[in-house]
Amino acid sequence: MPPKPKTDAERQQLRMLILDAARELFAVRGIEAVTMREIAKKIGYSSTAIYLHFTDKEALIRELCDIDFLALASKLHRILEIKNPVERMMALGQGYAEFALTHPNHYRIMFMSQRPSCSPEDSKVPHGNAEHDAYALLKLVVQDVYDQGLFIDELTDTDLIAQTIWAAIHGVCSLEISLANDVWVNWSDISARIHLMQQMILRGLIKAA
Amino acid sequence: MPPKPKTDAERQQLRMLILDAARELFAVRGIEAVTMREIAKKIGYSSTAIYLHFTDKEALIRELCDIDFLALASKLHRILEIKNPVERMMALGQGYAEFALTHPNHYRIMFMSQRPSCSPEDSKVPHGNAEHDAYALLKLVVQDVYDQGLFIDELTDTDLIAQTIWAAIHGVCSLEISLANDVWVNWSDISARIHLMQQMILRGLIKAA
DNA sequence: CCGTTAAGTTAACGGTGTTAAATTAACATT
DNA sequence: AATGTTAATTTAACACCGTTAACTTAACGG
Repeated sequence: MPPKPKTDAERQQLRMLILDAARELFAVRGIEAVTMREIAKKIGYSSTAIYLHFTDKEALIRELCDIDFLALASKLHRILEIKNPVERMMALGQGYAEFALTHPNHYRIMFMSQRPSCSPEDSKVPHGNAEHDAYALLKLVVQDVYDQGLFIDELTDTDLIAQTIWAAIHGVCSLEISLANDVWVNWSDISARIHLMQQMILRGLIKAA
Repeated sequence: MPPKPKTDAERQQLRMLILDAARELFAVRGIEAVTMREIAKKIGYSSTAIYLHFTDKEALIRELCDIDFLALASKLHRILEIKNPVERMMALGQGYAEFALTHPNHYRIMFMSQRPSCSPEDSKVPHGNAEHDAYALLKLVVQDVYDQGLFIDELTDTDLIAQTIWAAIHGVCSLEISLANDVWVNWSDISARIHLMQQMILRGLIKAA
């Protein structure tokens, strides 16, 4: 009803309203199942109004994704308080898994679907900064362990190490998210699976004490 | 054009024609991007003809999925020729990864998307049979290693072990499939990542020689 | 007070999965 | 041989999707 030149703050507020509504719907029912019309109805606008603030559904999703990446990095950043480098590395895995399993639908969007490879500059997440980039944080933590000579001697590529640790934890989480309801497999308790994976990382990569 | 009471063989043949067309399109462009009309056009039928053989798109996908599950199990079954149980376990991981990376779009459907939890009886894949059920095969292989006392002593739950090994390999593969094109991460070579994961499994779960 | 313009809505387009109705052709029966 | 039945298939249509074009509304600057 009220068309008026809006201030930037007002526009930003509406953007947030849309993002919040979309986030909630996505989180509950998954990304593909939610329609633009639904998001709009939830906030009392027509569906086309969304297009005044986001170029398309993909852009809306990507923006939500960026926010989630920042939230993840922010949550994980706290583990830097832990001084022991190996303990800290384990805490990082634990925190990551918690995030994944607490927000499975977000996690699915973030790490389980092929995004159309957005170029790094059009993302709002600062690249390489450990405070806002979870992968950079992981590399930092891995590098610390490496610098103290705690990895077994064959391991010299910290990128490779980081990616393997990531894959290990991601494997547990993504399998849980995708197939937890699958009756095919007699699933062990998820926390036991995470714990064993952590032990495997420890024994598999770290020198024996 | 030709309506005639078809024999069961003819009907089965058309089913296969549909399945093959769908498989090829799915494999190339991914599951969501392919439409029923497209599949139909590829085989020279109208789209609605498909519905005479499959109740809906989901059923078509699920049937393809079942075929892929059998193909995977069949491929992996050969590793039973390897006599050394640990070597065999490693070969299983390697074969699994090969399958995943050779058929990424199939793998995505099989293990990276929440299927509407089909009950076990309406799947064509025989449950628990190592020849046709890849998870059963994995459990068998793990059990053999366990029976020979080769896992570290803390490990007693073979389901948990199997699921952790699965998660480890799945983590590498699914991350590759979803994010290989992501410029965010400076990805190491995929075969190096698989190899390190295998080493981690070995060192992490198997008793030192 | 009126034009301009931003914000928003309604109507519409092309596309999707899917269903209902109509069509076609082979068979069985009279 | 003509007819009715029935299975296989197609055409037409529905409801819904993301998205765009055209239109409406209301606030502001001159």
